[in-house]
Amino acid sequence: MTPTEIMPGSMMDSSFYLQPTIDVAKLLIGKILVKKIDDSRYISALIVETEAYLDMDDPASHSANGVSNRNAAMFEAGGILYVYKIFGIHYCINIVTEPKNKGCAVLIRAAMPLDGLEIMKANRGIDDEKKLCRGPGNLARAYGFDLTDNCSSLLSDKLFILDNTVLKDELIHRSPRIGITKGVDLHYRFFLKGSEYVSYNKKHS
DNA sequence: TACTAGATTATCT
DNA sequence: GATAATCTAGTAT
Repeated sequence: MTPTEIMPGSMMDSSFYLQPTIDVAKLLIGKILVKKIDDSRYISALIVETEAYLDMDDPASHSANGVSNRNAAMFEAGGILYVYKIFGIHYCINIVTEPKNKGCAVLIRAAMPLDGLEIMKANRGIDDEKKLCRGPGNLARAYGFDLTDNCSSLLSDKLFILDNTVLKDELIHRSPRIGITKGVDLHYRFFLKGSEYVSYNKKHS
């Protein structure tokens, strides 16, 4: 099964992204992020780890202090990409959710590569499949995302999310978010239990 | 296996 | 001028 074979009718539409952010973060586990490179090549990977960042009431969210140049994409209507650079080195990929002016997004933290392995390996400079998209910075590099992809639509034929199978609830676990200093008591991280492709795999979670 | 340090820059105060 | 939703390599255990 490749994305091009299951593409018809299974691409997520705008209503999916307008749902509550935490719901979207959970529903994204098991879905496939597809980026088209050219007419015959594309990158795809099964999402195994996400984090929800909510509106002004979430102290860890970039939107906590209102609109700025950096986070403007978060305040657009759901269904676009919010890309930012962290520590001057890595890019992080978010999917904007909920209606316009809410300021919510879901961080894509890790995925299991399905197609375009050669492209990802070249982008990352490594060969280990399990590490290609493990961690938000690595995932962005494997896909070749950068600041020019900020605000890109997920409803285009070049970039979209495919529905896959519905995962059983017990396979999706949640935990505190990683790498933040505020809002650590909120369990807004979702991941596929036992997956070798999830970041922070210190034995188990 | 576990912890620490260093890289490096856009963005916001 | 300080900070940051990270990653990797290196050293210690």
